[in-house]
Amino acid sequence: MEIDKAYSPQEKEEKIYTDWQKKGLFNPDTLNRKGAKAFSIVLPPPNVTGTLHLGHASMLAIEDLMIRYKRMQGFDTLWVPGTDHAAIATQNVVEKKIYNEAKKTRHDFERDDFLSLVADFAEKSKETIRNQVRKMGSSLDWSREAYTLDEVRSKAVKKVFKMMSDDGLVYRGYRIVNWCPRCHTTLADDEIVYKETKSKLYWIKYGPFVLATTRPETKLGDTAVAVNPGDERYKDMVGKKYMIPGVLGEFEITVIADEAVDPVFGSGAVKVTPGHSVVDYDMAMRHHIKVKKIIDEDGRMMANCGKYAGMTTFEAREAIVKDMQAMGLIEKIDEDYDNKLSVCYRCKTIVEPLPSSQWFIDVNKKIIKKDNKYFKNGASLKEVSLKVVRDGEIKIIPERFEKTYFQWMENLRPWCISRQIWFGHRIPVWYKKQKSFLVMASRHGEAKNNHEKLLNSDINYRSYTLTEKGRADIAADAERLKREGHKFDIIFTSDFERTMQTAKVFAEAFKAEIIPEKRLREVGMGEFDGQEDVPEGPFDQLRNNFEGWHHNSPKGIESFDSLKIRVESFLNEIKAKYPDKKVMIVTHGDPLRIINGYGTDFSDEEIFNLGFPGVGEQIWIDLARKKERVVTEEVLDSSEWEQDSDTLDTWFSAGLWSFTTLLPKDWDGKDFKSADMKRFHPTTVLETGYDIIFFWVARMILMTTYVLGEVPFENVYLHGLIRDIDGEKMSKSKPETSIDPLDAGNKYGFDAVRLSLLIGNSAGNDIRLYDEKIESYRNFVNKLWNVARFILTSVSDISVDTKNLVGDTLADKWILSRFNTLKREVTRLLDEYNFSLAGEMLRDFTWYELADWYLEIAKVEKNKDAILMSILKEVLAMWHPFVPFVTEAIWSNLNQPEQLIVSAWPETQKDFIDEKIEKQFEVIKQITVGIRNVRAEYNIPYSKDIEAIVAVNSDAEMIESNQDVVKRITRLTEFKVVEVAKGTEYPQPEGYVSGGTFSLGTVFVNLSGAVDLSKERERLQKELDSLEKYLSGLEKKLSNDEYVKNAPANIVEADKARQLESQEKVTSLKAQIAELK
RNA sequence: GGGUGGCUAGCUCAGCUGGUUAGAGCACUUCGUUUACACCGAAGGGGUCGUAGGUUCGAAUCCUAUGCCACCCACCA
Repeated sequence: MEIDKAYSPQEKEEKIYTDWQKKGLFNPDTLNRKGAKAFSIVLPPPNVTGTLHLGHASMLAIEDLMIRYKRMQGFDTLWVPGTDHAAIATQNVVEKKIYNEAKKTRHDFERDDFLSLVADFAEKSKETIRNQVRKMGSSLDWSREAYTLDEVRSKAVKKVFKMMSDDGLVYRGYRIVNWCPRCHTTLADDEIVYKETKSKLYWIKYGPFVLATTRPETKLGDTAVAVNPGDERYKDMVGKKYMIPGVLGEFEITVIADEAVDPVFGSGAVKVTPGHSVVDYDMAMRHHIKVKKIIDEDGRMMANCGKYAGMTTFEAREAIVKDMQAMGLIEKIDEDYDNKLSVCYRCKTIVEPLPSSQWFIDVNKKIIKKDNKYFKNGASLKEVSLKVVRDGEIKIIPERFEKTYFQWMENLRPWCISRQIWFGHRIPVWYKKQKSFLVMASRHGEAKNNHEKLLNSDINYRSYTLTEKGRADIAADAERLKREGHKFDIIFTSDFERTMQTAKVFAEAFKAEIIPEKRLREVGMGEFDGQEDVPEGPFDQLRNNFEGWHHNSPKGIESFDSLKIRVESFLNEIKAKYPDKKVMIVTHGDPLRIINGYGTDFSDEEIFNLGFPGVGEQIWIDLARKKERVVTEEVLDSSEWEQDSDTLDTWFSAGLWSFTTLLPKDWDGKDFKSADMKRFHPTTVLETGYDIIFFWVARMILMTTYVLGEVPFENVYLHGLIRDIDGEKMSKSKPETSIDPLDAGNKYGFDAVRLSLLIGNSAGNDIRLYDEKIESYRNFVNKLWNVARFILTSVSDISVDTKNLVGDTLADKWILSRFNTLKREVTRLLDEYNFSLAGEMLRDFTWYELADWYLEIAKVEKNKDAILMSILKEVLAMWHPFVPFVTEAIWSNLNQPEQLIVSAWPETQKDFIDEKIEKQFEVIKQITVGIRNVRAEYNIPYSKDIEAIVAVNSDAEMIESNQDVVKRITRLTEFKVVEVAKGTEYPQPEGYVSGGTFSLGTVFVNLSGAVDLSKERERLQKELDSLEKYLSGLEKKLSNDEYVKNAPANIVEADKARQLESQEKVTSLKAQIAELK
């Protein structure tokens, strides 16, 4: 048989892969193992942003190893390929590209035109990725390839969004979000990274306070000052309002007490900017403080910032600090303050928190889903996600990451899922188009009850007229409005006297019709009606306790819910009935809150926090901002409806990956059921990098348990990062240490790249990779090739029956024992996900036992065809999951009925495992090494024949029967075995030197007189010294009664045996040294 | 501030449910073209297992402190 001397991967790999794929061996349907136990993995889809890196290569190697192993074990095995559209990331890449190539931005294109550019780019990336993935040898079932943005996945996304919307889990809200001014979109909490920076800390004079801030420009959005509730210094100030001097004049703040404030830091007082700080926003919510937005989506100061409007936040900061200094408002400035800036994880731009209307998933809302085992009795997404891992339904490897997972999941906030980018799944929500319908709402003028500070809401009990001032103010307002050119046809007014009178003044000015409307009446004040109206009086206290007032009616006060229903029903009605009229509304304070919040995405509490205009003030509201909204999977008539322009966070679709990949190509979108789903879901293992445990793993668990009532996977195997030789992340800026898997594979073969990523790589730990490492595995692959080459060229019949093996010689029995131990151990290690150790054991066996010893012996002992062929076949099988190409290449020479990829995983034959045989072989090895030692020490080339004598006190026969082996390996002309009685020494023959003492005796090598006595003495003495040291340690240990008493018997026995053996060796060595004198 | 991982031979890493004289690869030294392989073979040098305590008959392995290095999380203005 002609076999190449060296293995050249470049010639073989591609052909082998194509052949596997052509025969459909990656496809479980071709293998037809339905009914067998399933083993499935879905490939973590690489982003279509470009090409693969070593992280991908590592992922592919590990997953392919698992899949091939299980396939060989007869499992119904599926590995699904796919790619991820990676919304922001991909859009960024394409934006950069069009900017570099044509200096254009996406806004120079129509949305659809831009999207088709991105789609083209994505298609090209996919093709590149596919080719790279194939090169790695990945046995993926390409017939099931998926893409997070293809038709099936789009249908699934819409369906899940609708489900969640129906369950009230997805909602639109006006909240503070993380905003990237560069990407022009929101970011999820975990899409933010922190950057250590030095910045200035400004100590500013702030009314009665002095406080520190890194962002003086946000002072324009301040609405409160917060202190710690336990802080005695500010105790009396809590709850009070103060006027604070600022660069745009005075403004009002409320002092609040909140645990979030650290009394020890700075002055213990914090300015609160709820519009532009997540922490401040939360505090504002807790204390019903107004949110004031002053920075827009471009990171510029808004129109409400006076002369600073239009500046970037940085420009504004400088300008404001300058102005504050001029006003004497800056106490001091600390330079070099350590600060952590939040930046966008994609583009590293500083993130600006700002309030914005977005879609969220409520992870804390308890829902009941009867058809879902996890939600049957009511649970939140968060609770279920925690439970399935706590209960062990999902096992994370390595286990320590479970802790990380719990910690993150427990602290999970509402998940913002809308993104203001174009590429991605467009949010399946449609809004009814409608004409703008601007109405003015006015509070009545000052009435007598206002003047006398009395509460009044019971029209039947008492009703108050306007004061003179009230009338005059309204008349002036009417004049002003007229001057400004406003017209009104109808005035709807609350039927209280003060509102009716106000309406009349307006009606006369505008010649408008008055329609009294009960639904616009003041909020019912219950038992407080008629009482004194003081700020923070009993009525205010009850109403301002929103939780208590929201749904309930304490002391007869009309609830917020009731107020909202009647006012909104009125607004809805006029919007429908009077679309062509100019409408004015005259009403009271609390109903104005509702009008203020009408059609916004504010929560009830936030609407309440909006407050209302003062007596005699007006607001303008476009009633069209409240739109009819449907969540639907359908495409609606675009003349009547328009779709939400936002897209979904890429992790929304990625979160569904474990099961959407198992839907058929022609899925009807009805329910999440399919043959594959039944057969392969939950998937067996999710293998991915620990860096995306939050982004992806957690989200898949959250989404899948909700949608299916199943976990997405039973096991999570997390691999580490691949680092360069210096332990740093590989990057394009360090090309000298950065390795491209393709280049490395083309140079050393992809088997070698795989091995370098598998051996030495344990779960959850980072590994370093560099050329020398890959090279050493290339060398191993070549060694394996040559092992096969030797066996194939030396056996007389490669088709020899390997079923019933019989070991004739000691070496045969030894290798069979070792090999079966190996099979047992490797199988166990692979089952325990310890791929690295399994690979190491395989390598050690292949190289240091099979090649170094057994094959050498096979050159002497003949008739080993069956054993050699059997071991070759099974060794190849065990290596196959690690190095599929070279093993299949060798296999093709073996005249086998089927490909190695689908052949059976070797069974361990325990009967062959024999410790006694292994011990005996150790003796032969020791004799051999002893003789080789002498050759090395005395520089005797192998071309020069020598003689040796072995003196033993037992097993002489065994040694004698192996003498041919020893003779050949060590090149002896003569090998004599002498048996001496135990306790007596064999006198060192003249002209011989000791090759070392071993467990049974001593080996002597004939130097034909050329013995260097002093050298020999030195060598023996050295051996004796170390041995005596060892022995004295042993003796000390054994003379310790505690040890003998406490240690397990077998341990003590073993030590005793060692002691005995060492004593014999010492005696023998001493005798030899004595002989030399 | 909380948490996790690492610290073992010159380098990269195994070993760590406590019990052979602590291993491998690379590098190094010496020798070698013995009919599979120089992408090879033989032999060898090299480590008080970060430090300090403790538990134990016995610790690289368990516990407690602690020092570096790396990473993750968190609302210190």
